Amino acid sequence: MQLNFDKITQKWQNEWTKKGLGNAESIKGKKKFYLIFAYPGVSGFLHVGHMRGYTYADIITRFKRMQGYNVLFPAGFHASGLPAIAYSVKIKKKDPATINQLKEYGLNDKQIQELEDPKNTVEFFKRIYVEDFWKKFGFLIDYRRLISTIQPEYNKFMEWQFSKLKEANLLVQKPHFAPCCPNCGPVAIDTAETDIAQGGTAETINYTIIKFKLGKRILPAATLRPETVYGVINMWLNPETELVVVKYNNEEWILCKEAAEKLKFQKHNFEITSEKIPAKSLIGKKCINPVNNQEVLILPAGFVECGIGTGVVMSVPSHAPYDWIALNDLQQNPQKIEEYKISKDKLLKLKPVSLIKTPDFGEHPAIELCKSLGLKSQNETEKLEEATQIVYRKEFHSGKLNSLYGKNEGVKVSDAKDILIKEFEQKNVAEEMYGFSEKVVCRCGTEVIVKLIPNQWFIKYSDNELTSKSKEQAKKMSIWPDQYKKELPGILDWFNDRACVRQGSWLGTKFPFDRQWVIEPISDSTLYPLIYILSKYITEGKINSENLCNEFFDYIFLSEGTLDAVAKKTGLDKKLIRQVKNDFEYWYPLDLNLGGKEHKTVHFPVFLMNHVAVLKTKDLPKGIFVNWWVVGENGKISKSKGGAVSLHNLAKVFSVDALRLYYCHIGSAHIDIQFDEKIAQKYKSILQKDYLLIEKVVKSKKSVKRKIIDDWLVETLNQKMQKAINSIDGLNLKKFSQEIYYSIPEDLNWYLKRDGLNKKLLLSFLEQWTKLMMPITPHLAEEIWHTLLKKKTLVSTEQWKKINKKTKQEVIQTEILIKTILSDLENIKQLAKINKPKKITFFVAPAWKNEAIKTVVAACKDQPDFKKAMAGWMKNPKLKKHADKSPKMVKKIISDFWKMKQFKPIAEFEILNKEKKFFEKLYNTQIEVTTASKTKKELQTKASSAMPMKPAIYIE
RNA sequence: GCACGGGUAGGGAAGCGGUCAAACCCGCAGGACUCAAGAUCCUGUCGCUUAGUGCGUUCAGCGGUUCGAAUCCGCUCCCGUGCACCA
Repeated sequence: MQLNFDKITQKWQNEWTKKGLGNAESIKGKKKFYLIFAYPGVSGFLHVGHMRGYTYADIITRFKRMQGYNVLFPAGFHASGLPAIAYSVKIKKKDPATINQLKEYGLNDKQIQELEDPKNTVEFFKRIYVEDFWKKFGFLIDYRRLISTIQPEYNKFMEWQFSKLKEANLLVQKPHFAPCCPNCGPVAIDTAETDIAQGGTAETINYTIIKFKLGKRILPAATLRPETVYGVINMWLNPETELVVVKYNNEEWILCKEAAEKLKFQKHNFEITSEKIPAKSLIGKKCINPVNNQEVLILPAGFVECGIGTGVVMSVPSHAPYDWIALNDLQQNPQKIEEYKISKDKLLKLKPVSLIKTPDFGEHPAIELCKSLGLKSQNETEKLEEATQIVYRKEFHSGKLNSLYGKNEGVKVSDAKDILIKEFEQKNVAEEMYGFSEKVVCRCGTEVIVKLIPNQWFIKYSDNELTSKSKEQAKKMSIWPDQYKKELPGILDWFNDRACVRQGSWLGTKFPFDRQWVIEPISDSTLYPLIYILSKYITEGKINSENLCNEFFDYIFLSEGTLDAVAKKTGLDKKLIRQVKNDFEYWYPLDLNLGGKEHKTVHFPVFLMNHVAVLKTKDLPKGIFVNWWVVGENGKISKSKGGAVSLHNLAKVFSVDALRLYYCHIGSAHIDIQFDEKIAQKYKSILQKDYLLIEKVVKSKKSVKRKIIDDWLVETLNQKMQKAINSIDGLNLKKFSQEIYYSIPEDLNWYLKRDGLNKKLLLSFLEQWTKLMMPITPHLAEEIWHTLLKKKTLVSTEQWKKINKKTKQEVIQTEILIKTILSDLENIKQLAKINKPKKITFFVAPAWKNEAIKTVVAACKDQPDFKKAMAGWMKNPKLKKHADKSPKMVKKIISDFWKMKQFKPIAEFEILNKEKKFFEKLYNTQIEVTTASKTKKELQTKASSAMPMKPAIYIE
């Protein structure tokens, strides 16, 4: 019979919802477990990747419930920031992929149009996440506690958090450079291009401007390698461009117009005048290198682009491939500069100056490399870029400054850069400039620039005390995987101050100390486990934003202030306030925060640090679980790229339980997995098979008691279940699922094969097994529990009873013996091509071989040692007469020393005699069991190969 | 640039100092069942060898630590990931 997964999934989900299984209340004295997952940004349909982590969360909480914990498993929505806005923009622009997805989901044009308002988008997806994803996957979330980061109550909560940070002196103001559209304000640059039309992969580049003197004016050259300024032998300008004059403080700069427009946003008192100068007119003139006061000739070069840097380039041919190629080009073709009236002599006199010693190169790395790569023309940009990279990297890592640097001689380039920049800035010959590695265009079509924000607010994550306290807490926490636990302290050290507010029309909480700013989405989602404590009361209407104020939060979360004062200020009933406070004290600290690997360097560190900054030590979080992704063939699956609605279909086709099992079993939680439908299908059939197996057992009418195999079943299953429990206790879901869905049914099948059929025993075993299936495949487990085992309760609310049994090793050994013999028999049958044996003889190893193993192991003590083993053998009177066999046997035992150490002899002869019937029935033939020593001469050799736990076998 | 991770059978993936030729899943091959296909079950799947065995070679490469290393350390070669106003 085919199981109707769809039907049972719905049936049990309805049942759980009806009974409110996810709802959590504090219960005095009962042990608790509080888990959250990093809530999703509200910006589109969820996909198989999101569901992976959420599913782990549900599995863990279900298991904890079974272990008798009172579990709080809430969820919320991260609505602040850009995503919802970006989504609405897509609707407005009628983006076909987005519209189609929504149509496919069943929305009509009017409903789609409503999503042009980001607030509606948030509401729309909130409902979808709950109804179509979380509930459909069987999650027992406390749905009364749902809250989003743009609700007014959350805003109040944020205001409190930031007031706490301010009190702790962790909010600071300083200048900041950030991407910005001159039209629309601040923009985000990210690879998904949520906020921009082009340039998602752009990186911010920090140039240094060196101010070359051109008469009374300044020719500002932008460079990434200010340390090479000592080796400048000429300047480059693109002769086709027109330069502008800029008044900046008391100076006058000459540079490209484009560059000036950009710099305007980064400098104060930066005024572009109407005076224009054709670049051509400067070529052939000389300017002065401000660092060493040498004269430098200005030359023409086609590779100079106005969009990059200032459009003025300093030339260091010894260390820059572009410069060398361009210079070489001119020197070989002096006629090119005839029109500029530069003497050929002067041009040819220009010689590269070497500055940096690098082990892998000679005096002029750029020249060497250009020659070896066969570079000739300025147009070979790709190769030139590559060469530039190579020289830069080599010199940066292994290069040292030479004698031209005077007191800085011998300094490593990697260190020299910062030292020299500082020196130059002090002498007022250098300035900073920011740019992008590629063109970035805003959604409005304007080019994005880097803008100076003079008074940006930061959260001071660099604070020493905060960092060290956070590291201390991290040390105490349980963190999965281990690797991340090791990484985290380093990340906390490295984590720098973070700009925590922005200006612009983004969703989020207004910054309480300056309402023009909006709190940025990473900073507003660090303490949210706290809000779930009261979100229930918010949903129920007992608390609303007007009741909330800093004093309230202080009282609840920090035990500051008095009940009376808080009641007066908030207008809330004292009983209610006390209840919220009790809830907090009951549920806190948070036991586990679960999130994807993308959170490793951003969310988790700030989550921890904000807790440390605000809460008392006893309330700090206790655990972090990081799960990796489900990737498509081309890497990460993203919400925006569709494929999300299909998750419904996946659940329908493969069943939710199979997907849940898939997530657990396909690999550890801490590797990326590639979704494979074929394999998902297999998991469905595994579940089907397990169901049928149980059905078969339950429906069998007979009941037989067979001590030997009954004992084994009890033993082995207890062992397996204990192993499974241990696995999930350590949050090793892969191992857990393997025990439950593969190993245990295998044992059950073996029991049946061995003619075990003790109904009472089986039923109690099935009961235990079904309980253990509940966390991963809850729908199937309920169905088995109810339909096959005829239970009236819900397995989701069952408790796990600890098994306190000592294992009887002998029972296990017996079955290992039988299994060994069976597989040997099959082997022999195949190799000897005997289909229907007439008679089978088992030769059990003689007792002295047991003695031999014991003696050898004892003689060796803790390490295999041939000499000691031989000596031990000879000392044992029982073994002396078998001395002729000693070398071979000792060698064998030694080679298997660690296995043999575990060896415990069992009564093989008696056991096999008892089990004769089993083999006789299986092979339909006569079985004889004998000892190896008591046999006919012609079989002696065969019989003598018998070893303990491995009888010799003869088939006729 | 900064910081991490990984290279294990045809593919995926466990193992993270001795019980490892390596769980488990997929694929492939053979067999059973079946009119047939599918499903299911059994067997095999590094090489040679064999009536159940034995031997050899192995966990990217090279060195080291150890009685003992896929597992720890160092170097080399590949591959991948995260990085702050994106969440």
